[in-house]
Amino acid sequence: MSKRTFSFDRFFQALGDNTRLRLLNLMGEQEICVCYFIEVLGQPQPKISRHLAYLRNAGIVAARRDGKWMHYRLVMPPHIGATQILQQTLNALKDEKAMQADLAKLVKECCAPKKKPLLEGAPLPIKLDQPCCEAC
Amino acid sequence: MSKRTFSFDRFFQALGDNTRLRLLNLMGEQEICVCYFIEVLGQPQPKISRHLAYLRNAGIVAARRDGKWMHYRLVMPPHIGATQILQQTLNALKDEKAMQADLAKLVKECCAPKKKPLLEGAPLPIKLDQPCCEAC
DNA sequence: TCCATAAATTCGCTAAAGCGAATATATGTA
DNA sequence: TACATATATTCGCTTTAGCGAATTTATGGA
Repeated sequence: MSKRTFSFDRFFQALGDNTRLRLLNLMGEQEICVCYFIEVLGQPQPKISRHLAYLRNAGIVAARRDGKWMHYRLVMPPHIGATQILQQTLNALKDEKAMQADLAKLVKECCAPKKKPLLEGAPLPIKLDQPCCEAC
Repeated sequence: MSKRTFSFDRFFQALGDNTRLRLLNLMGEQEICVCYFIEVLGQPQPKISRHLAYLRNAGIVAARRDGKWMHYRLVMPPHIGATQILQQTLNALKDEKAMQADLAKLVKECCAPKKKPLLEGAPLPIKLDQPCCEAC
């Protein structure tokens, strides 16, 4: 809970779970609303929330409230070496089939003309303050 | 036990423990005998052995028997992205005070004219088939 | 104020990690 | 063969991680 001082083993523990890696991969460069995580991963909302909390405590992501919605984004850890490792990790994940599929699903969901119920009215992912793709 | 197929989450789990990070750091470029791990880390032998087994199962280190002694060395994981991450990790560890201290202690122990009982007769670390430092 | 919705948290449980103590295995030597 | 040494493994225990189900909190709108 409290902001502990950085340690590599805790850092790697945070990366040592596939659900969390999928979340990090989805955040990539964009800030994303929780509801998209739920929809893309297809997992229960409390589970998603718990893993996001874990990443928040580990200092790897940050949250921003926007009305009812919470947006999450990557933040670089307070350690230069860890930052490089995290970036390289995100890069490596891009080569994974499953991770690519998640990203594809994210684009599909957020660009669909008729949104899924959960996503109706939800704010789109923010990529450098731009729409997340051409269709948006 | 069996050689499972590579996954990033298990890879990071293997890195998510300080004892294991210390072992990896000590291996650096050299192949090292278990007795040196015990001496340098100052931890019980079964604990060291268990963590080495963990790393072996994770495909990050390999063992070689040499008479009574077992030597461990790093091996790169069967995934190019993971290999890069591991190398970057080893690099980052070099900047850590505690890791530097371990390495200093290793050099001190293996170059001491009068060896600790446990180390007496033990084969020196092998760094590219060379002695581990000028004194050796 | 009351309700609906998005997200976070709590609870009870199961599984896995990590540990010290004890024991087993493998090798070399007398 | 018997023993000593280096290392690995097993056992029993405690702690921690992860999960589904239920509940709570925060916000916006009627």
